Amino acid sequence: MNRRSGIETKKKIINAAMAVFSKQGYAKANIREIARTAGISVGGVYLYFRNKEELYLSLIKERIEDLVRKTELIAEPTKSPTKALTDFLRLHLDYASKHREQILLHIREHGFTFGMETKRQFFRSQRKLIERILVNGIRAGEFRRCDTKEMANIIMGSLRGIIFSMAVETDVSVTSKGLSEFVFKGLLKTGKRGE
Amino acid sequence: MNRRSGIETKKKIINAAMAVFSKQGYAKANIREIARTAGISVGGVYLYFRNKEELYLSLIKERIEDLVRKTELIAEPTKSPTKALTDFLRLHLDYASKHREQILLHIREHGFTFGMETKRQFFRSQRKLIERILVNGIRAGEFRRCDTKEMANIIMGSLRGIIFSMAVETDVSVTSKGLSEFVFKGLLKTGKRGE
Amino acid sequence: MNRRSGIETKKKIINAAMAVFSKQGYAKANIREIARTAGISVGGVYLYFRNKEELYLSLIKERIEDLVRKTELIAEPTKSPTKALTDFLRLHLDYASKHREQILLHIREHGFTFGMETKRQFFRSQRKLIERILVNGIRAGEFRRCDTKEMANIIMGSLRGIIFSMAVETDVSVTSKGLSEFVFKGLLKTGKRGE
Amino acid sequence: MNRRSGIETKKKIINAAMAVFSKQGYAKANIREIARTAGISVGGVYLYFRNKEELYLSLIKERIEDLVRKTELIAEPTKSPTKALTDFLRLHLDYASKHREQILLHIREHGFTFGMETKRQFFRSQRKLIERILVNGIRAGEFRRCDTKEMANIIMGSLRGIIFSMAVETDVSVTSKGLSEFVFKGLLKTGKRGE
DNA sequence: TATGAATGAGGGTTCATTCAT
DNA sequence: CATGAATGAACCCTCATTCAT
Repeated sequence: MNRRSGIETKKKIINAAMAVFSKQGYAKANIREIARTAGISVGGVYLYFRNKEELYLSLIKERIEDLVRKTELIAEPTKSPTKALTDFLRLHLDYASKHREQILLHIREHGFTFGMETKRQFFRSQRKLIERILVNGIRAGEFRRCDTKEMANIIMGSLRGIIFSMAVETDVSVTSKGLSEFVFKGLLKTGKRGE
Repeated sequence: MNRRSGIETKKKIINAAMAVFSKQGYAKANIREIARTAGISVGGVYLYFRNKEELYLSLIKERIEDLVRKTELIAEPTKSPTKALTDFLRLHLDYASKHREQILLHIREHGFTFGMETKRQFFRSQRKLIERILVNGIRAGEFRRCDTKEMANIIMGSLRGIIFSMAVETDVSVTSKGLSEFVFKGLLKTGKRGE
Repeated sequence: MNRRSGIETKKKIINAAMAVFSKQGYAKANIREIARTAGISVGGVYLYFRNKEELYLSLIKERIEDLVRKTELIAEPTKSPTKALTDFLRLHLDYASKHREQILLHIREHGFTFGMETKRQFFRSQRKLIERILVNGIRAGEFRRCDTKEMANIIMGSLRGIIFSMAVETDVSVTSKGLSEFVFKGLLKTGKRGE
Repeated sequence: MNRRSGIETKKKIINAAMAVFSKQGYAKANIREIARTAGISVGGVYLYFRNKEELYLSLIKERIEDLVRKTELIAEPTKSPTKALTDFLRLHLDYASKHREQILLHIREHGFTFGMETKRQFFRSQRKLIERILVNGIRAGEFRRCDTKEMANIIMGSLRGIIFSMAVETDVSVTSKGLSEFVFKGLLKTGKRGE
């Protein structure tokens, strides 16, 4: 077989692994089933990945790197901070709904299995990105003054939890418009605000 | 060896199980280690729990029921909705910081292993509770008009994600005051609000 | 408790053990169930029997010795051989129907677990007893000439198998009259016999 | 590693299992020993049999079906009943001496473990077959009148018990000639028969 | 005597990984 | 490159036996 088929086989394995890992979790997932799902032999998996752990890590990394690249385009300085944050939220929600499996796997093993550092860095980078937008927004007079570090934690946490809920529970749905409105305006009626 | 010591042994097992499950997840956790951590023999575990699954479920249920009881006291009709929601958020954050292990375990296996229904119901009940507060708040003129169902999803999701982040990552901290302020007022400066 | 109650406890254990062993076989039977059936504690069993094996052996021996004693009364020289053999067959069939559990246990573990020698000796003694009757019968002109050792094997084997069948299968029944007639006269019509 | 060697491995397992099961009985037999006896690894056994029970059942069925096929050829209507029964007895005795292990296993777990129905049916079919021969024999005037159902029980039981004795005890031997003579003529001298 | 909690060796089974083909 | 039979460590669970009370 030529190189082309090799790459395709590897892709088949990755897709199968994503399906199986996200359904069963890392520990319970088994190579036999991944191989069967991919339509190849057990030994075949080991031609492309040294072991189960490496296969798992490659999934995690590949998708995360893709998402990171996309988010980095969002926070460009020329954009209005409100627009940047809106785009950021929408990007994440869209990505999540497009890659539900990935989200499930992600959440499921977060911080537990290996690959911890990769994931930790991802969230750190996202929080930093939000913080940058917040700082810009306050400086520009768009956002109210606040502890930007804590607020970044809150916003990233909220996003994460909402995505989590939507992935795990089928009866939860949140639109990016609804979320943005909440993030910007909060719950209170304008008149009630003392500030 | 008398009944007294039996109860104590059971407690030791529960504590050990909580530690091991939350660190390793259900599938990777192993009874030998739980027994060793509890300072008893393997067989001893099976005197108190029929099997691994039952041990796991008993952990989940016990704590959830405790928390549910506490949240139900919060939404009493006589309270102002703003106060009720503030209390609700604080209760969850406090609970989470007091029971980090429990949170980890909870999140980790959410919706994946058995005990799904128990957890699902828990979140459903919490969302309903928030929605009730929101409806009251809008009727009382305290909160702005919104899709209460979606907003409940957002708030519960946010809370969940923030607790998640704090449990998983050590460098994330959110105060209940900061969170309340965000939830009520959002990001925007008052003057900027068109409404 | 006094000696009396000790003896009664021991009897309760033996009865319980007989029930459990015969239902489950030696290996699968478990002491917990025997204790529960006997209405005492696990530790209690060990006050009367050193271990599972000893408990099992005592069952085997007790009943076998009882039966051996009874069969020895049957072959007294003054009896006609035909009568002696008839009585012998009836005694065994009666005993078997009265102690079905014992038979099941007996068969089940025959020659496999320990206690082999006890059982082997029992069957050897029974075969010898039959052979003695046969020799007497031939000498007395009642039985036809034959290889008495082989014939004893055949008769003892037949008896054993019939008892076996009746114990194991519920739809097999053999009367001692029917069996005797078969043993004495065989299948062929008289007229057909060349001898 | 090719299909050929797979079949051979399966055979090795079957032989090993037969040896171990018949020596130790189902409950006490252990897969590790079966694997060792077969010269393969523990996991290897599970490539060919789903579990211990299936392995056991496959042993039981395979041999029984073979024997049933052979006995069915014996009772053909054209044969004289005396000849048919003689052949039937010889077939069983020959088979037993050729497959002592199988007999031991067979007897040992008869009616206790699973596979009960298979075995029960086997004996029922054999009794029916004998009864058919008996009916023919009486109709043909070769056999004396008797309760054919009971007589079939007796003959099948006798055969079973004799085979049992020979398998279990080493000092018991019965020739098929001796057994036939006993079955046809019984013990009594011709002259003594009143009939 | 009697209890029953505790022990730990051992059994059935799974599955990541290897390797001869 | 590809296969899949084979391996064996490790898992969950059971149960005969002990011993503090």
